[in-house]
Order: sequence, then C-alpha cells, then structure tokens
Amino acid sequence: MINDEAYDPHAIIDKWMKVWDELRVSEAHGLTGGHEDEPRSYVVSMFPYPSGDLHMGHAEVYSISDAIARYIRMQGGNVLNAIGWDSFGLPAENAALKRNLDPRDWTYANIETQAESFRRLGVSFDWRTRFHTSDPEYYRWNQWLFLRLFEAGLAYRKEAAVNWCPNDQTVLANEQVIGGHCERCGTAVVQRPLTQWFFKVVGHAQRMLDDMAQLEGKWPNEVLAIQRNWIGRSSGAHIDFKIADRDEPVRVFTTRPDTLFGAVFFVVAVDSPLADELCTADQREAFDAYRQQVAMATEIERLATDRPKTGVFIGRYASNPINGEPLPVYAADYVLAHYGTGAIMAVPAHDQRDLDFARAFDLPIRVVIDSGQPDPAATGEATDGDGRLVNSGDFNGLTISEGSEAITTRLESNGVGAAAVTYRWRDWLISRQRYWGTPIPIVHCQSCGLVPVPDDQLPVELPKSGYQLRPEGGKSPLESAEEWVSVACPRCGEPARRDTDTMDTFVDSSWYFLRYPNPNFTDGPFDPAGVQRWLPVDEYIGGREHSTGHLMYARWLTKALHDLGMLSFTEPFTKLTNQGQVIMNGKAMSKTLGNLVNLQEQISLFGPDAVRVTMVFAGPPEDDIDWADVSPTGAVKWLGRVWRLSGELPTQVEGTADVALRRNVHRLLADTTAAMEARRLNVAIARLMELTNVLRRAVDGQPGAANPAAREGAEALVQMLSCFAPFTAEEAWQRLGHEPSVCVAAWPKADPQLLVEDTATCIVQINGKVRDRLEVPADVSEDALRELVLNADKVRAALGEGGVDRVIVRAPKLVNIVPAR
RNA sequence: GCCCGGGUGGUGGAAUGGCAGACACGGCCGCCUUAAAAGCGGCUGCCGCAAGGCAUGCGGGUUCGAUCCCCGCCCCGGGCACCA
Repeated sequence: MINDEAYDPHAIIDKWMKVWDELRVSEAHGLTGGHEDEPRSYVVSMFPYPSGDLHMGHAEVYSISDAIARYIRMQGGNVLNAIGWDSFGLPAENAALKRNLDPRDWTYANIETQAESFRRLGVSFDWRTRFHTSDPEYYRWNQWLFLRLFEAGLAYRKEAAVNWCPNDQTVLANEQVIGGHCERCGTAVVQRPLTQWFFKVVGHAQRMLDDMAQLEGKWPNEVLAIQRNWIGRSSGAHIDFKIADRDEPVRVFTTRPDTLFGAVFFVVAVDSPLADELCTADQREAFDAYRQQVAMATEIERLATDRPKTGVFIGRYASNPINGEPLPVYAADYVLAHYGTGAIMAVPAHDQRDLDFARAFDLPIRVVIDSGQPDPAATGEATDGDGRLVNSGDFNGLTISEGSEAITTRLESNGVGAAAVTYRWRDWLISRQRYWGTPIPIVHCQSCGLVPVPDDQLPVELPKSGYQLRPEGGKSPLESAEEWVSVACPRCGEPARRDTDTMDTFVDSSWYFLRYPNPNFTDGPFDPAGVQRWLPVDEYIGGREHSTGHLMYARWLTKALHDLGMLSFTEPFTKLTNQGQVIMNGKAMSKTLGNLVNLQEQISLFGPDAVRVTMVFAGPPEDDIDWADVSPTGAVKWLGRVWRLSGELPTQVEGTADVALRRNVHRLLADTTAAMEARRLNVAIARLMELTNVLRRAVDGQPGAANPAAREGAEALVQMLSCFAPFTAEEAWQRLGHEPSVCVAAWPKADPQLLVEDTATCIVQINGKVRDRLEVPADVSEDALRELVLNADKVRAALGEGGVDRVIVRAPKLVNIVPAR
C-alpha cells in the first residue's frame, strides 16, 4: 500500500506528457486512409485566436471537447482531435503598433505559448494537424479558393460603406466602433463609400434554410433559430408600378399583395439613387434639404424606431397597376435603400409604419381588409387581423390568403408582378483595409481590368517590409507598400497594381477543418483522401456568439464548394455543441474588461486536472460558468480521494467478488456511460463521484480493500476519470499496478446481468402522495403486487373505513391507490 | 413588436409523466490531533416539539399521478427589428 505521500497535482505533469508523446496516444490512426474497420470520429473545437496565453474560456471549450474525444477513443473510436490557429486578425496589428514590432513576431510567439499551455492542460490533440492561417502555405489556398469563387461569379465588387474615423484617418472594424465613436480616440465615426469585395451568399439563402433539416436535433435549436432569424426570409410579391413620365416601372416588394387596393401613396428610400432621379425640379430644394437632414442623423437617432415619421413629396405619381390609381411619391427614411427594392407601396390601413406616415402627412387611409378591428384612421392602429377583402373590386370577399394569391395571379398575367421571396441576409463583405490578413489575389490593370493572379503565382505573400500599418490618408496598409503593389499585369504584361485589401478572417475559418487531415497538402486546399476519411466534422464545439458569423459562412462555403464539385457533402458540422462563457461574479471576462480570473493562476493553485473537472462539473456545457459559484477546491479534494483510494488496493485480491458491490459499481458504470453518450458531462462526473464514495465505504468497511470487486470498481473509476482528469487518472492507474498508460485502456463495460435487480422498491401512493415503500420481487405480477399493497399495514391504516375506487399498478415500481369518494 | 431559451434549497445543479432536490459547494456537528491543516463520518428545502403540513415564478387545465404536457400571465436571458 502506498499511503503516506500526499496527492500533488503538479508533480505529475511532465512525467505523463512525456509518456503520452512516446506512446502517441493522441494520434488518429491513418490520417488519409487505413484503419477503416475502426469507426472514425472527427472532433473539432473552434480554433483559437492567439491573443496571448490561453484564458479561462479556452480551458472550458477544450475541457469539454477533450473529454468527448477521449471518451470516443476509449470506446474504440478512431478519433481525430484537431488543433490549429486562427492567426490572422486585427489584434496582432494593434499589438504591433503599440510595441513597434512585426505582427508575425507577436502572433507566432503567442501561438507557441498557447501550444505549450495546451500540452500542460493535458489536451489530447493530434498535433500533426497543426497549422496557422497566417502561414503562407495556408493562405495560399485561401487565395486559390477566392479565385475559384471569382470564376464562379460568387466573388464580386461593389460599393459599400465603411466605418471611418476622421481623426485617426483609418477604417474601423465594427467592433472598433463603440456607440458610434472610435474605440481609440472617441471621435464620431462616419460612413464612407468604398468599392469592396463581396461573396455572393444570399443566392444560397433558401438552401441554408432547407439544409437545416439535416441539423435538426443535432445542433442546438437556439442556433438554428438565430440563423433563421438572421436570414429573415419573407415571401410575397414583386409589383411593378408605372411612374408618370418614366419609361421603366419601379418595382416594389410586399408581403401583402392582398392589400394592393389599399395602397394610397408610394415611398422611396431617401438615400437611394432612385429618389434622387425621381425628384422633380420643383421639389428639388425640399428634397435636398431633407436628404441633408437625414444624412446628419446619428446612428442612435437612425436606429430609434419610435421617432416620428419624416419625408418629403418629390413631385411625381406612381400608378397602381391593379386599378390605375395615381399615388403620390414620397422620399422618406423609414424605407431602407438596401432592403427589397428600396421602394414600397404604402398601405396605411394595414401597416403601422405607413399609417404613422399617413397621419403625419394627412394622407388618406383606406381599409381593404375587414378584420372586425376598429377603424385605423380613428385609433391610429393599423389592423393586421384576419378578415375578408373589401374595397378591392373583383376581389371583394376573398380571405387574405385567397386575395394574395388571386391578386398576384392577376398581376402576373398582366405582366406587372410575380410571387417573390426576399431575405434580410446580406452578401458577405470580405474586404478589409488591413495588413494582417490574406491579400486578395487580383491585379488591377488599366487595359485588362480585374485580372486574377494565376494559380502558379500563388501565394501572393504579404510584404515583410516597406509597408506602414496605418498609412497617411487612410489608405489600406498594403497600398503603402509601393514595391509590392506595382506588378506587371499577368495578362498583358503592362504595369498594373495589386489589390490592396485583405480578406476577412472569417474566410480563413470557413474551411480550416477541411485541411486538418493533411495540413501539408500541396496539390489543393485540402486532401480529397483526408476529407473523404474524416469529413464532415462529427463533433464541433464552440461558442454561441459564432451563430451568425463563422457558422453561417462555413455552411455557405461548404455548399459553394459542393457546387464546384470539390465536396460531396453540403453541411460541414454534423453535430454542434455550444459552450457557455466563464464569468466572474456575474461579469463577463474579456480583453477590454480584463480577465478577472487568470487561467495559469488557477492551474498553479489547483492543477490542470482540477481546473478541467471544475469546468465540466459546473453544469451543462452550454451554460455560463460563474467562477465565483464553483469550487476548484472541491475538485482537488475529489481527485485526491481517487488518488488515495487507488493506492489502498492490494495487487493481490482475496476471496470472491462481492456481488452487492459489483452491482453498485456496474449500475454506476452504466449510468456514467449513458451520461457520456448524451454528452451530459456534468452528470457523468457526478456518477463518478458517487462511485468514489461507494468504493471508499467498501474499502473502509465491507467487503474491504482486498475484495476483487473493490479493485474492479477502482479500475473502472480510474479509466472513466481519464476523460476529465488525465494526469491524475494516469497516476492512479499506475498506483493500481498498471502500465503504461490508462489512455490505451478501453472504456469499461457494464455487465447487463449485474444490472438486473432481484428486488425493487415499490412506491405506494394514495392519491398520488407517497405513503409507503415496499421491497418486492422485481418480477412481481400486477395482481400479486396489488394484493400485497392493499394488505400493507400503512395502507390499511391510511385508507380507514372507506373503500377503494381504483388502483393503478406499475409493477414493480409503483402503485397508486385512489380511495372511494 | 416578432422569434428562441429559461425560472427548482443559502449556491452550482439533478430528476422529462411515477420517491423533487442526485452529485457538489457552503454551513453546522462529531471523530482523529497537544493544536491546526488534511482526512474520515453525520446532519443540512421551508413551517412544526411532534404527528403532519407546505414546497419546482403566478393562475388555471389535462391526468390515478405534473418540475415535466396544455392554456393564460409575470419575471429573467438571448436573437432580430422602420426589413415593407
């Protein structure tokens, strides 16, 4: 027996890291083929951004994903638990500016720090997958993919607004704009137009929705709901309105074609080119003044939905295609230029916004749906209830849905409209006016236009010198790298200039999981054999905050690559688990707010295993963990208990295995396994703690430490523990007399025969309230149990004189008696 | 306004129609110790001396039986939002 030393969670780290490396316990079998008999499982956590050392949030994600990976591995799965770094991005530039160094140095130094911390946390990555998105060998393929999308018409350029800080003379990312002001200097941010690159994602909107059927039940409902919301599908009709003295009609989108007869005016977005074009000379002055006024409005004013409606008549009339009625055209800011067509038909009776406008401008209000609700003109409340069409010519009497269909059909046959669907989701703006990202592989040539850099000239590497991170006049940093920018046109050979934008880092993270199986592949972005072997990702783990960004883009790119014949599947992540945040006293931790709890400090206090156990035991993975509410001390105590227990069991067992103890062990084993399968990791740990308690009692009392059942239980406990606390489990496994590593042991299996109980506790209820408990044979018949229960003393006493109305018997677990009256 | 979650002891959380509060944290008590720490053990939802009663946000309903299913409401968190 080993007894007298104390459990030291720190002393065991280096020892086992070495053993694991030597045994290569974390490596998948056959990265690009082979071992097909072993069920493969591809586990990926959203890869880290190297902002410094690992923090509490990282520890949480990887504690969860590593427990899952280790569990599947012990169940005989061939697991690829991958790791890489999302190493392009703005913080590297900020750090470089502040400390006057190369973004590379900062980035790669942080990566090394994080890699070492991962090792010391005992995360079982297959390090052969490792790459960093800022490696030229990686972003080369980012560029290659960009060119394929460009060829397919999925990458295009158009003008869009960027956040501009007039003081710093620089473009700001959205997260650098706080309340409409520059994060660094506090100056009010303005919008500035710039021609930028987009990926055409909206064309896939319907498939993004449809393919969610594949994810239902495997992704958190919440994420699917957020994405549906974000895509914002609405269906209705396009309707063309003729405008007096203009050849082309103006198209509007409406979800309510049934209310077409209620249209009494027409509105175009004040900031749209159309408004400018339609405005007559008479109204020019008023229009310009209004447009000016709207442009001056701050972001906060613009976002307030309850401010009074404003607008201006622009002198023209539109003609209602259903009845030729003339409708005055207004410019207003409540109509958005970028949604639908930037113009609407206004139906004040049945749309609150239009009604507010109509009342402000004293325009008529015509009810065309009789919903039985009070008159909108009187109440100021537009009616949106169900009802029948009125004031609608031939269509009177139809229901809303009949009316919509009939009117749409009529418009269609007259060539002035059609059923239509629009989406709120916008095309993906991928241009960034930044240095530390993937250069866009396009050359601008005066005679040839946009010329793709030929594949064999990739990668277009970032210049290592001769650039400024924040050049004068707000140019892109790459624009300042004069030597780098000047290039011969690949097509005509004349002097030309490189594109100076870099790609959004979400491009990098939209396909990294495809490259992990063969990160050194040189014939394409990913090795088809490796993709065939491992993709799609079986277990994807990461934060909910990526619902509308990363996850959308990764899903989209997968579909685009599928369409290009490069992938056989359409969804990249079969199963998604969200983990919550680690907070402290109710406050989130972040770079700006400061890390209230330091991971390395926690590790040095409690050891890596206890930190991991605390993370996982705190609650369901998706819930936030308030570090003030949890107890790493408790985790250390438990691990110490397991460690001591493992040293108290003699290698020589005596006697026959105690059946009662074995039953207990196997029941807890089965319960733990079920919890692991359901990914209810906090419950699995609770069951392991119970098992620890059971074994402690068995060792201290009956049947004693030498009984084979005690050893059997301890071995199972330690094997299962290795998913959560690998260092401690190894040490305990060794103390139990095993080598070389618990990581190569299998997950223990519960013996089904031991799970069958001879007797059961029957709950006796009267009127649903528990009145007694009886030990009964597990196979007791319903009739026998009914007799048994009705004759029990407590039941007779409780029932007294009155008879019994009915008896519900659920043998052997429960009997519920309903007394007469 | 629309769309998702959620509300259980002092705390984190268990229980998805059948013993509410598993497992922990915290607290109290005991053993061990010269003492402390560690360790081990006991108690710990509320009211009540007890018998017993009351308890899963509130109010209804379904059911022999509801934390769980249904309806209405309140509160908290999240997403979208002048999106036609």
